[in-house]
Amino acid sequence: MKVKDESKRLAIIAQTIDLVFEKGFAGVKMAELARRVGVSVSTIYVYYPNKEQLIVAVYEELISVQTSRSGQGITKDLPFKLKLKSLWLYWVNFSINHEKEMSYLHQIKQSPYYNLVPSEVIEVGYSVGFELFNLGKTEGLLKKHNNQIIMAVFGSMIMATTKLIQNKTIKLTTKDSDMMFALLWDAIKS
Amino acid sequence: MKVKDESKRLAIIAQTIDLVFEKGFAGVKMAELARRVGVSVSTIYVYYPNKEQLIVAVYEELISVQTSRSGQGITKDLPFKLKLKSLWLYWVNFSINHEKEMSYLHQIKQSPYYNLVPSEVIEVGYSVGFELFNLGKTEGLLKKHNNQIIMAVFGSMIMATTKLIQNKTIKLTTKDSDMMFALLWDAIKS
Amino acid sequence: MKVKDESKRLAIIAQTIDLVFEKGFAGVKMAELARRVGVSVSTIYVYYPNKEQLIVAVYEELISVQTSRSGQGITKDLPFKLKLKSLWLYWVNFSINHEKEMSYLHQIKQSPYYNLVPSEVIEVGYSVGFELFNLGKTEGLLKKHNNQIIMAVFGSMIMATTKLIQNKTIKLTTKDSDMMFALLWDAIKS
Amino acid sequence: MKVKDESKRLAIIAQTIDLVFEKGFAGVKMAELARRVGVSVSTIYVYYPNKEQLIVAVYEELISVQTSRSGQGITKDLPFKLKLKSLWLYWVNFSINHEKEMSYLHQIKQSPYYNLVPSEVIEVGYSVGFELFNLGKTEGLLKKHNNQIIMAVFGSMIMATTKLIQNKTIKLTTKDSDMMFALLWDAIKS
DNA sequence: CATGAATGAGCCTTCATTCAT
DNA sequence: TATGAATGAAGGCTCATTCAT
Repeated sequence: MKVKDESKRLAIIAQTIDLVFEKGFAGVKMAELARRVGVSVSTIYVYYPNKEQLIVAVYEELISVQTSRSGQGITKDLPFKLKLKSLWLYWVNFSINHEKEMSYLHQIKQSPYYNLVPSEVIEVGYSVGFELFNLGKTEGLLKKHNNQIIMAVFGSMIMATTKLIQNKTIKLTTKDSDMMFALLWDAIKS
Repeated sequence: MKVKDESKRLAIIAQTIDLVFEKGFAGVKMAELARRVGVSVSTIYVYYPNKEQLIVAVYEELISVQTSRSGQGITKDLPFKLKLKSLWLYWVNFSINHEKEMSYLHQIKQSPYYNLVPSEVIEVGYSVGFELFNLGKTEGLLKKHNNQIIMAVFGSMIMATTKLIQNKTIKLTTKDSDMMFALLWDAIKS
Repeated sequence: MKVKDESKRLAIIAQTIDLVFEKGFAGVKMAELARRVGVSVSTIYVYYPNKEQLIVAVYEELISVQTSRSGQGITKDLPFKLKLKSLWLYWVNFSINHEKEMSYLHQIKQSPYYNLVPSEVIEVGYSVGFELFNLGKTEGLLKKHNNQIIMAVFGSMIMATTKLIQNKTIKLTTKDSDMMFALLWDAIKS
Repeated sequence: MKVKDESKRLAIIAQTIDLVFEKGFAGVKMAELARRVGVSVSTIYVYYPNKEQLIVAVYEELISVQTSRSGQGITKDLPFKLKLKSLWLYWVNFSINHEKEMSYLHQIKQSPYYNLVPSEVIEVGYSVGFELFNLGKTEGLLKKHNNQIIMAVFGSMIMATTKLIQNKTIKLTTKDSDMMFALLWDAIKS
């Protein structure tokens, strides 16, 4: 007896992400998805019972993968500013290198599919950032604002940087990267 | 001879914005839109030749109205920093008080409809800010970065502030508002 | 009080014929017709109560005009063959010069509108032709077939000639015209 | 896996021809066509991607089937005149016995759909006749006119004959048939 | 008479999903 | 499991006609 083919499942997920990136959720047509995956439409239904559940499943897959990856890359013994930069760089890189996945995560939140997502883990843990901000405040290097506020600035500067790179206004070079980090740093440093 | 009813056009725009907020662009069905406006479907087509152009027209309306309004608060003889704050406040207020319109502006940028927006319209949206940034750089008050970069920071700080207010982390008071603007100012001031 | 404008009525008819020629009956849109005539759609309805009746009215107009024109151009004292050629030429010329009108007459017979035509005069009188054919037979120049048969051949050769001219396969010159008439003559001469 | 049903395709074609005969091209509604065929509307779209292509495909089917059949009766070793008569008879019979198909062929030429027919298809329709005309000219039996011209005469004589039969002026007997063919032959023989 | 707005009925087409092999 | 055929339920849009001035 043949068994469900994991590689086929992954291909369906990958192509769904691509399609959403290119055409949005409304632009995902089961027929085109099947064509891209290289199977028949009916085969998709062997793996997922309907379009809704496919889209939600892709979301859950993304969240779980992403959560496991996060929190890496902050070397212990750096001075605070470099630790922060390290975290910042990690996320900028991630945003750029997983453009399609990020787009999927953003778009689903504005779509009716989001209501179907079970109220499980929705956001990648902020814990790593919060600990770092606390350290910065303890060392007197950061403004003494609420962590939520600093995180908001931190996060939105990452988004701004990502957009500028996607725009081709800046590039992911050390120089541009330093410049953008400087803007963030000036904003939150004490 | 019957005369075209401007209020009808405005109602169509308003209901379109509502529908996009509730269900996204793909969720805008001409039939439901007509029902909400209180006219027949064909009447919609008297005002806009098709769905695409309706959606783009709503966007253009939003941009032009808001752009002209945003420039109004900027009194000539204020010092630069206050002018900038005035523009910033305008958009923070708008984001908070016009959640649906903001949602429309964000969503359209991720949708295929955005490609149909004439580039002049897009530029108009930036014009007020860009002029102000130029002034700031001339007066030596802003970092000499590309306007696109400053705009990205400006915009993302507005988004961050809006989220924090919607989170209830901060409030739309002078104090919190000043604090958030200070973060922006520190980031971009020279 | 203004009175219905005869020139406007004629313009409506003329443009209807043009439109049918270009796009067939299904391609006649009241809106485009109005645009071409240079009046509003509603004005058309002042002159004709609906599309059906407009189309039928145009047909009746064509029939009546055409009937009154027919039967001209056969000089008395020519030898028979030239008389026949004269009649033949008259109709070939007519078909070519009233291409659009002829097209209207042909098309309406294949359309559902034809059922709405009152059972009045439908065909242009054959009498002129029949008399001539009788003369030809009396003089021993034509085959002794039924007039209906000769008329069918006569008529279909006119149609064939017209098509060839419209195709640009031949031209309305003396040479080509003589050649085509020769084909007809060979067919029916005794 | 279900298998595509050739008889369904043929039924669609047959019903399309019927509908065109009854109501013209504009009168072919996909819904009614589906109802007559006994399938759902969407099933029609499984076989033909849209109405336009359906209509053109029916035309192509008619042309190819009839063309190949019309050539079959023409036995190699008949003298030219009999070959020509054979083709002529084929078409007269076809016109009489396949009124609907003939109507389809005539109507499409006056409709905008005709522009969508690939030119190869149009040429195929003429090929059998043209070859025969070439043979006749080679043997010195036909006038040396352009094939287009001879075809026009040939075709219009078939139409004339058909009309006379439908009129009951003549019958589809050997005698009447010979008489009508003689008229054609006299017209085009050298 | 003239007109532009307004509309209802209808049509083509799409597409997620189910059926049958 | 895998698949192509079949379908029902919409959805966008058109257009002849009527309304109101």
